[in-house]
Amino acid sequence: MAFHKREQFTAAEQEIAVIAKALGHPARVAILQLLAQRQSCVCGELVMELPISQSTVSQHLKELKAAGLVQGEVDGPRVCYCIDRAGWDRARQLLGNLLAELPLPAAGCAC
Amino acid sequence: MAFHKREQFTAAEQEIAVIAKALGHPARVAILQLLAQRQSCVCGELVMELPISQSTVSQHLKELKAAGLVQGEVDGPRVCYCIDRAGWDRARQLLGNLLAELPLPAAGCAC
DNA sequence: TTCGTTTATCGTCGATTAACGATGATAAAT
DNA sequence: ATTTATCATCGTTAATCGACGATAAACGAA
Repeated sequence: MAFHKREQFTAAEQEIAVIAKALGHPARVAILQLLAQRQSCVCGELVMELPISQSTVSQHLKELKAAGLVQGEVDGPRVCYCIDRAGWDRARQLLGNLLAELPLPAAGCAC
Repeated sequence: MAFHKREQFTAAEQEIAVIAKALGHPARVAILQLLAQRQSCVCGELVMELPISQSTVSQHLKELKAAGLVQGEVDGPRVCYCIDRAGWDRARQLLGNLLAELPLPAAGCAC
C-alpha cells in the first residue's frame, strides 16, 4: 500500500530511523565528516570538496538540518554550517544504545 | 539527473551509508531489537509482533541481510533469523567512529 | 501424493529520493 | 542603483522505496 506505517512504531524507533536515514547517503556522511573536522564550513567549501552540484549539496544540508544533525548560521551572503551538538549527542546516545545490545550466540539455531 | 553518484564517495562513506540506510526505517529497527532480545526468531514470530504484513516483513529482512546485519538459517519449513554478529560489530565500529568525532564549539560562527 | 504451514517472490501502486539546471532572494561591494 | 557572490528553492526526470495481495516454493506430516 502507499500508506507508510511509521506511525505504528514507537517514538524511539522512529527517532532512530530518522537519524539513521539522514546518515544513509554517502554524501551526507561526507558532509558530516567535513563539518566535524573543520568545526564549521560555508556551503561553498563543501561544494568544492564534493563531487555533486551546489543545489544537491544544499538539498542534503536541508535534510541534515531536518534530522537535527546540522545547524546553519547566516553570515552575510554566505551560510556557515556546523554540527548541531545536541542532535549529535542524541544520535550517539540512540545509536549507541541500539548497537550496544550485545546479541549472544543464538539459542535454537546454528547462526 | 537520474544517475546516482554514490560511487564517487569513499568506500568507508558508502559502507556507513549502507548500514545507516538499513537502520533508517522503524520496522527494521524494531526487527533488530526483537532479534537482539531473543537472540533468534522465526519470521512468523516477527510478523506477529509487528503491525505490518508478512510480505513486508520478509522484504525488510531481505534488506537487513543485504546490509549484513542479519543472518537467516533455514530450519525445515521455517527460517530462523539472528543478528549477524560480524556485521553488528562492524556497524558499531563504523557508526561509533563517526559519531565519536567530537565537534568542538565552532570557530568562525555563532553555532 | 496431497495437505497445511511457512516463507519468499512477483507485480503493482503511489510516495519519496537523488540529481540537475535554472531561477530567485539576499547582502555586500562598487 | 548595479553588480557580484552566495545560497535556497523550483521544476523535472528517473530511480528507488514501502506496502500490499497473490502466488509460488519448500518442507513435514498424514
